[in-house]
Amino acid sequence: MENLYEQSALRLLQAADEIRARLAGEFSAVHGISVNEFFVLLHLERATKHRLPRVELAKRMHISASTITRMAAPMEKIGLIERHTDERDARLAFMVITDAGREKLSETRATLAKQAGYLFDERWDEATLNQFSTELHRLVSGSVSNLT
Amino acid sequence: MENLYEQSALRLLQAADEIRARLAGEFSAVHGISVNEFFVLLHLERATKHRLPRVELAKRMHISASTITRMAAPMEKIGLIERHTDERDARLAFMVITDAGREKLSETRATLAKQAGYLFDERWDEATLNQFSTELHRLVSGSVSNLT
DNA sequence: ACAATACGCTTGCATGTGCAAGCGTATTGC
DNA sequence: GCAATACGCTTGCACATGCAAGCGTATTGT
Repeated sequence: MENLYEQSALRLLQAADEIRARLAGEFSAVHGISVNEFFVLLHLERATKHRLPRVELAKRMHISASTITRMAAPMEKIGLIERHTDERDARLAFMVITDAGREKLSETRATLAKQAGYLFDERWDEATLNQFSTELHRLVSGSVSNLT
Repeated sequence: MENLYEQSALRLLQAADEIRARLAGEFSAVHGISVNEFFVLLHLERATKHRLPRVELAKRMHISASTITRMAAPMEKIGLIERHTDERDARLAFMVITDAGREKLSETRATLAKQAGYLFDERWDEATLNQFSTELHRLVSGSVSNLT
């Protein structure tokens, strides 16, 4: 591997794949939601007034607006989110996280923390992890998808 | 964000999403292949004898065997890989990278290095990137998917 | 004011993917 | 040696996703 940029990018993609695969299994088995549904809840909770227009959420998640539309239906059905309209602009269909959605999010985040713990704790000490997190933050801080 | 494990995992996933989205666009536009096809070529080139059984490749890429089967057909059609059989075990269908596949891989890796350069160079100095890469290596080193 | 444009959302279609079943080939156990 | 089992691959089905077109609503330009 001759190029440090290439090497780092590949390792980053692989590490993320590993984590995502683990989480997909755990989230599905334990909480009955997908990783993307988890991210929907997370984005909504952190948004102003705990709500976002569909298009804005799509941008933050790097997915298309049609996917958001299609994800919203079942999540509304099981009560994790609600659909609100805007008084000023009838085009907007806000997605709002419900109390049940917050509860689900909280449980799922605990699973995430546990799984991440397994992965990180046995490999890095706290100082390393702190630095790693800070470095990652520089990568995502300018992004619309930044959650942290 | 109260949990450092959670925070790091989220940032890692987001950073990977960003990079993958960029690469998907570039790879498709410039080289006419998907990110997953790129990874197929990469795994094959690094494998012993530049070939792998479908099941083994599936494991390394965290995707199902059926997906491998379906990705193989068009890649054979455009000559990036070939299908070889095993003399000893007729069940095995090796995927082998061709010279054309190596050429495509080489061009695509250059694009990867360039894109990763844009991302990393303006944010980190070389020492930081080196450390980051080393830390990531600890995360993926035990994994079947490890390429680096 | 009103036509033209832009925007947000949804839907039809095409594609990518996983799961489970099926098929053919090796390996194991008796 | 042969039946039972395991393994590798493919295929049918279901589901997720992106793109482009369409619909209704706001905004802009004249």
